[in-house]
Amino acid sequence: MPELPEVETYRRFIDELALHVPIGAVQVLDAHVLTVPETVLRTSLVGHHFTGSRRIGKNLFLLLNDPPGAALTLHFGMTGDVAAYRDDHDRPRFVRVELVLADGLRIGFIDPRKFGRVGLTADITGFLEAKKIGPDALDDLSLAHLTAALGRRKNALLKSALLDQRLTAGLGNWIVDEVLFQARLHPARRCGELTTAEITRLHAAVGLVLRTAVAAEARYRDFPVDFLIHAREWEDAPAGASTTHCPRHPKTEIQKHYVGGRATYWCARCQPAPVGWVAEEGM
DNA sequence: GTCGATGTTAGCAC
DNA sequence: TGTGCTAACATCGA
Repeated sequence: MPELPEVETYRRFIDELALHVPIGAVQVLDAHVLTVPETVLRTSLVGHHFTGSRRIGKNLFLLLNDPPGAALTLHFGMTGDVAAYRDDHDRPRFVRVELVLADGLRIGFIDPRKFGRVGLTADITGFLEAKKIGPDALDDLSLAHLTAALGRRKNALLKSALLDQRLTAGLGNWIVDEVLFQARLHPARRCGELTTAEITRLHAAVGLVLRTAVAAEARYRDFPVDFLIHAREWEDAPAGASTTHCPRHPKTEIQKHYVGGRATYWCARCQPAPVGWVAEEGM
């Protein structure tokens, strides 16, 4: 479930285990996830070590000691994960790339559906520019930027704009729904018609949701009971949370429709629909 | 066998 | 140029 909070959690996990430990070997179990040739990956990593890490949106960079500025790049796609283990027989299913550290610990890049990517960059700034990645939603999203960016996308659906990594990086499908619920804004609002007060609410909600999720290390079951996430399918809700009803309106069922082509959940009372909006059939 | 899925990107229509 | 929509990617698991 790798959106920003998961990637931040992976970053901290890898930081604790792998920084400054020489890399002894690289095992590629499925080259499909690589964006560089396997031989290049191996020669760039073996005998080197990581000196630090950075996360921008859903992209994770593990900085190499040499050459300066170079980094291993990780993107976790839809199903990526990280694990640490010591032996072949402890290797989880779906490990695609494995780093064997000099102390014997192995770091596995897990990805059942292989939408994730492992690569290298000589220059993180250039990498971000090439991919047009916007400011990080947790660390670097100012109200001024959000206001200007939404103003520029005046006809776009609010949900679609927030999912666009060029506008701000790190928000994924469930987080956008949660942010919109907390900000009490309908996902099909048009960006250009938001008021200053609404954008201010939205900005605060982005911070609230991301800080909460990172503090809980992205474990959904630990999120506050008044979070919409408990109404999504991966049920594991804390006691008192309703699966299908609004946390603030126990009698109101959560809506589920496609908005901008993505499964979207919201409360029709908290998040009033824009004039003229009609749900399409089928959910 | 069918369906949907947390992400990204390309191509097409308006 | 901006935007929405769809398909594709590869695969799992319900």
